[in-house]
Amino acid sequence: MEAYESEAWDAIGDPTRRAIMTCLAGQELAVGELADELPVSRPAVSQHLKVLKNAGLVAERTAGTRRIYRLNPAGVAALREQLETFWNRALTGYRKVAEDRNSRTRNTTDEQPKEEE
Amino acid sequence: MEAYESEAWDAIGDPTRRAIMTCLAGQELAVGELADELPVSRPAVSQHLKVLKNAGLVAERTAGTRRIYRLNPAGVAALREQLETFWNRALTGYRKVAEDRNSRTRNTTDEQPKEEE
DNA sequence: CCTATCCGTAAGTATACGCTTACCGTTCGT
DNA sequence: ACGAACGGTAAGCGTATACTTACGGATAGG
Repeated sequence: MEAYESEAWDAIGDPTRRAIMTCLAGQELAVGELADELPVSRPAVSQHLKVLKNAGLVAERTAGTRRIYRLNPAGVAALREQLETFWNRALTGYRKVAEDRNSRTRNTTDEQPKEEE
Repeated sequence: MEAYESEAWDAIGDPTRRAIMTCLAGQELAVGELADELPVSRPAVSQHLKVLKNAGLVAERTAGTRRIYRLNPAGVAALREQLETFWNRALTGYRKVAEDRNSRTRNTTDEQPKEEE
């Protein structure tokens, strides 16, 4: 999270927007189709798509009256790279902590990782 | 975003929490130290740390009156894996779209990826 | 031209959320 | 025992946000 004020990270902080991205990961979809798959109104989907588009995570094309949305791979790749950078940095920091803790008493709570799924 | 209702993804949707994680990626820190580095009050930091802890992204140990927080590598790794899975899936979907579009007329808007940093 | 479909956007609303100050329990040093 | 430092939590507050309905422009078919 180097760019911790990043629009894209803000964007995926919302569960409905993550759901939209999950739908689009499978295939491109029109707004109405997305709305059919989600428990929110179509205008809500439009608003979310606008956020995602502004964050560079999705792109659109028009087909008649329809707007077809798809993921923007570059945007998703950027997220991935940022998380990777962060992860590498965290590993370095973690090793440092482990070394420090080899030489002193500690009182540790909540050591167990909490699984996300 | 397979687990799109995931607490951890919700958690990092907030810029202050991302900032906290960035600080902790460098080294473990006490609450007060974190508060010194961020433009929010110490109780605000506590509240954010609680969210991060419940999401499995940080862990704590006590040292006297101090609570020292650090990143939880397992939690961060889980995010990374989920994003990786999502990315692979998106790539598959993207290839499918590219194939579909080779055989039909399209009208594309906003094709350019928007850089995050 | 008329009608239907699609979808962006405006406006409104409820509420979640991120912030603050205040309080109080815990720990430690004197 | 007392005071200082630390930090969790309660309570309050302002506002951003995610939702809704309504409106209207664009497109396409008859």
